[in-house]
Amino acid sequence: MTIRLTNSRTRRKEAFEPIRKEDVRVYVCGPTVYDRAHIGNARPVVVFDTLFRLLRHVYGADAVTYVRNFTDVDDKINARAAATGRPIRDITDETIRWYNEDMDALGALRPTHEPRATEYVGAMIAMIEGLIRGGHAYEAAGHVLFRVRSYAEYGALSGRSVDDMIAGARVEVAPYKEDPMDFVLWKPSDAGVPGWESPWGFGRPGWHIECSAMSYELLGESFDIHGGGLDLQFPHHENEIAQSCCAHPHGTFAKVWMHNEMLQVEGKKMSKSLGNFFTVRDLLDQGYPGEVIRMVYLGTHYRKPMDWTAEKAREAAGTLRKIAIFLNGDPLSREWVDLANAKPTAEVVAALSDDLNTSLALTHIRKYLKEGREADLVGSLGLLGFKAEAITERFAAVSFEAFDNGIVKGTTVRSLGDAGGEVTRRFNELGKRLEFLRSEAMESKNFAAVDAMKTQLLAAGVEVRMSKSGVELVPGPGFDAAKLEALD
RNA sequence: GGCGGGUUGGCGGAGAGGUUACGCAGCGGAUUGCAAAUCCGUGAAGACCGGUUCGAUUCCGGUACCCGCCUCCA
Repeated sequence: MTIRLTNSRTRRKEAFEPIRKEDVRVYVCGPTVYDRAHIGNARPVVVFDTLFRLLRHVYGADAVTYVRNFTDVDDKINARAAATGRPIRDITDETIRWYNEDMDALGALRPTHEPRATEYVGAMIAMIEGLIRGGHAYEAAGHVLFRVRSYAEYGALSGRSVDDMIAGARVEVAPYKEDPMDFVLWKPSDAGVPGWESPWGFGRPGWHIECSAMSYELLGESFDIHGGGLDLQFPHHENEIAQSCCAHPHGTFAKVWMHNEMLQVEGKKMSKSLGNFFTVRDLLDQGYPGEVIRMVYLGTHYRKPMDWTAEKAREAAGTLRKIAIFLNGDPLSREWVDLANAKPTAEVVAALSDDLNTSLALTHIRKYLKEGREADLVGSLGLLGFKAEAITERFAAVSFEAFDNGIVKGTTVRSLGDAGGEVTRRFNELGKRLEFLRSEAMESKNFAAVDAMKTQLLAAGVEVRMSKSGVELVPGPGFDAAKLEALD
């Protein structure tokens, strides 16, 4: 299976050939840790998690190294500390913990390494010294600046020329810069702002150098894939390339560059001022399971702008519910399959291998569901980052069934997942009562009591299904156990 | 001002130069105390203008519109 990926550097879809197939190396720019990750932050996490899973599938779990950094030195963090009076380390530690919790909920595997920038300041200083020695950087007014004109390829990734950008006149002008495009590698720190001793005095690194230093330390001067959001393409990635290639001229830095498109909310750019800004935690707290969020993300190809809408979340939840109900179906009614060893199908692997066509992969998933191909479904869901057990627990907590086939009368209670014994007991009780009322109504032709109870159950988010052979209660998307308890 | 991306049926969203995408919604039917669920069936598309071609929604060019980046941003 050949993996094909769109390489931002060449703007083409290319066959992916790792430098060493027993050691595939990926670097993705991670978050600046000063606040909860918003849903835009989560898109690259899910996109590159899917890539990580695909690479592990193709090359072997031990053959892939995935590095995603935490930027824990940044002026936004300093500002947050100043505003709250909290120590920086408290803020960054807490934010990292939150980040991992939230991304875990989305089914993202932890990267192989999650380096913190502050642990690599020494490596950054060493790299900057090398750049100065090579004539690619200079010290001025306590700052160290990268000399953009010293790197002829500058702008190649994002398709810009230095001259055009200066003409655009949207660059920070500073008197100490040789050229307006030059960017900061090191800057001085006052007291009260984090800093480290360096050959240029007490200071802190500029933003871009950390990724160059950490990717070099953990992956070497040449590695396979570098990813991130499209907004990072310029200037961040452009500057990374300039720094790394000038500091390590024998390396190629990243062979393939991948950028995910941005995320919108209900057709608009997500922003605090529009009131459509929310974090992953907000969605989880609102009752959107992580699986739903993940499925919404995977429904749009990573190189297209993605719109988060409530409607998409509703559809994804519906699909996951159907999967849960199917997987919880009567095991006696179908062939036994070895789910523990279920493997993704070739066509799902092929879809992902074609530049991560997750949308097509989900189409295949729906087909397996429709055709009842349990092993293919479970195996393929696994490659996409969905655990079958998690889906069944989340989407089909409890159901009750009573039946009367004319010969035998009885009840069946199915407890699915770990919804708790109390809810199960309650379902059993309510289901039996409904079945009783219904059988009476069938005689008397007066359905008032049945309808009243049904209305209450529906209000509690319970789907009521009545067929000739019985009734079934299934908790729906808006299931509310508290309302169920209040029901009499 | 510079750079990049997009425009597919009511909505979301893919593939393929000629053969059904798929899902949701709709419509018709089966089923149903009513309904839900389920099953069966079904209509509906490719912004606009040119070009290449026997044939393009799919390739090329242009126009329009939309979006993003260029400033912290994923």
